[in-house]
Amino acid sequence: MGERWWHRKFRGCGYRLTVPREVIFTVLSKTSKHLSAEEIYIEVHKTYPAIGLTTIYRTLELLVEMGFILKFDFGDKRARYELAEGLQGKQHHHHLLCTDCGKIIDYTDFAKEEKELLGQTEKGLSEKFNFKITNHLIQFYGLCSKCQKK
Amino acid sequence: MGERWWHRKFRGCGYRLTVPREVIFTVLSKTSKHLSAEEIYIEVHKTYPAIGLTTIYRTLELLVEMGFILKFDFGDKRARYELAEGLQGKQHHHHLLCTDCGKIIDYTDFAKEEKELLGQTEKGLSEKFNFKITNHLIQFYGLCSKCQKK
DNA sequence: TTTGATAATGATAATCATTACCAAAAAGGT
DNA sequence: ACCTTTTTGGTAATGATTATCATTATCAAA
Repeated sequence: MGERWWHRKFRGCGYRLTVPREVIFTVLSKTSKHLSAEEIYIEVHKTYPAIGLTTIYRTLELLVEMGFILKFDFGDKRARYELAEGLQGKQHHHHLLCTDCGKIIDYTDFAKEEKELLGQTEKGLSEKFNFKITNHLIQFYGLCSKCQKK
Repeated sequence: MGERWWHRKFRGCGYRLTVPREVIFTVLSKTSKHLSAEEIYIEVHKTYPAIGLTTIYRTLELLVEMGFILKFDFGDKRARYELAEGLQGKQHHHHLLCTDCGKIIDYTDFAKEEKELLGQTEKGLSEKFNFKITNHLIQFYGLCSKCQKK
């Protein structure tokens, strides 16, 4: 799949390809951080100063809707975004959050055990409450090594 | 433990007992819902019309800090609160959220499997990343039976 | 290539939950 | 009852996100 595979998907959904969208997508593709809308704005602004914050928000919403990126809430009052699984080799993972300094660690371990639990849980909950489960959220909170020493 | 056990704990921490605090705590004790600050405000207002929204927020923060209640974010832009585990027979549970109508279901099932996974995961993460894990969040999202039919 | 319908943009104002501020009122030890 | 300290509640401020709307850009068709 070439560099422009997402262009096709974009077009296929009837959306237009624009410079802002290109740049925003690129920024998210090249970082391993969990950027907020404002951080993305600042980053995009470097190569495309005409960008407006509104466009950032709108584009992020669009990218989420299309499944290119994921939106998270890590409890710091602003949404954060990262590339979806499958893109740029991103694997399914969860987050480990330091409640002191805000550090975020992605971890992909325990996938097997987790999958098992999720399978059981989703099945059980579906039956018991007649819920159709589409998604889940798992996060761990604690203190990173640096903050433990303080 | 009598009805006033928490009065002692309150006093013990150097906090004063006030009518607003009493009323707010009572509201949270008597509901099984996941109320937002504003909903609590409205409820408290019925029996104590002089209440101020600021006091609601302050008291909730205090109750969270003291461990009487838990604060949650269910993705609807406002914090929601519920009585902590152990109070009024509340058990440790997680939430099942309907992404369509916002319905929230508490479930206590799968505690064993979950506990196992959490134990393993927390241990593994602690070792690998030298993180001291203090808390976790697990939520499932999906469609409730009513919303599936639409 | 130019055109034209339509979608996208960006500056600005509006929202809305939550906080900060501060003077007035309440709590609780004396 | 008094006095010191905490608590309260009205109001304004904050800060992320959304709505509005005139201007601009995209792209299929001529």
